[in-house]
Amino acid sequence: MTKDMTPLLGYRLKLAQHALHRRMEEALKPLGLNPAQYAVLAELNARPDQTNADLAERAFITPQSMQGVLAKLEGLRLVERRQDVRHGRRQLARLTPDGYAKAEAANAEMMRVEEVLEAAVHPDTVQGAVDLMDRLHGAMCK
Amino acid sequence: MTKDMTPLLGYRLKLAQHALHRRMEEALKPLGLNPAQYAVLAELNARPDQTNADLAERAFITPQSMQGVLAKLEGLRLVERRQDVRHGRRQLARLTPDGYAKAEAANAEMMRVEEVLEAAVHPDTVQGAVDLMDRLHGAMCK
DNA sequence: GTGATAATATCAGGGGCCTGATATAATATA
DNA sequence: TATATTATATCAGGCCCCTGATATTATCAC
Repeated sequence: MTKDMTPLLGYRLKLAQHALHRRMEEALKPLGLNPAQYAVLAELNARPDQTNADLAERAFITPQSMQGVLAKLEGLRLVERRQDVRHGRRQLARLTPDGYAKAEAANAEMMRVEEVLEAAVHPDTVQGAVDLMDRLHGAMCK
Repeated sequence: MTKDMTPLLGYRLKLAQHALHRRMEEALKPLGLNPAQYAVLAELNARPDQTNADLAERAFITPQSMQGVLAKLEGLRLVERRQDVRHGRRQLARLTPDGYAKAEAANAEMMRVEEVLEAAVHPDTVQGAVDLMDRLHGAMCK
């Protein structure tokens, strides 16, 4: 008979991320956003005028999926897309004033979640935890 | 302007789990399984005769979602469900012989992934990494 | 310059998980 | 016993992300 999976590291990693995702969803719900939408707003806040393809790559989803996210955010008037003047195909996305306000509000909520997460690393250090995550990520990507 | 999110622990946690999930998907693909289906087979291998509700709770998905997973596994003749003789509503799921063989094969693949993951914790210990994940999980569930 | 290749956006369809609603059987309670 | 509550299964519809396919524009190779 196969051994019980619950003590395994991969299982715990999944559990922790799942709980984080739920927590983020709950925190963003009052703002009318989901984690993917928040990620786009935060990214455009940090680096305006990115293409759909750029945003998809940074968010680790396909351009087709990001297309849907951007279309939704455009419909909510949080993001606007304008033709790149020097490129007939590219459309550069940026935050509207409403989008900027929403991004700031959402970021405050996400920072609160991050603080709770970082507090839980004790007695490890945040840097130690970050390094560990990076090693796990690297091992799974090789 | 909002700070860049990439150095944050939550972001790294998401990345690591995402990579693990992809790795599991790839390893299971030749067997015709996805991670959710594997989780059910492994669970039924460890503890046969569970209800849809039991399995859903252990897998952290809704009974409605598990219903779809079980229906699929039944269609593949990897799982069978029988009426609980002492309970008119419950249906107890168990592995078929094919399901058992598939569970064993999948488990071997998953163990290989787990080994790669655990090797990456160095210079930390596996137990230290597991404990960290548990603390992060606990902090996100409170 | 012309044709091949790559980049970009976007449509169509599918899979997995979700919420809401419903039906049925077991269990608790009056 | 009769009724209310709980547990279980399951249908319907929606959201998010996926793959595949297509159109259009840039860019590269010759």
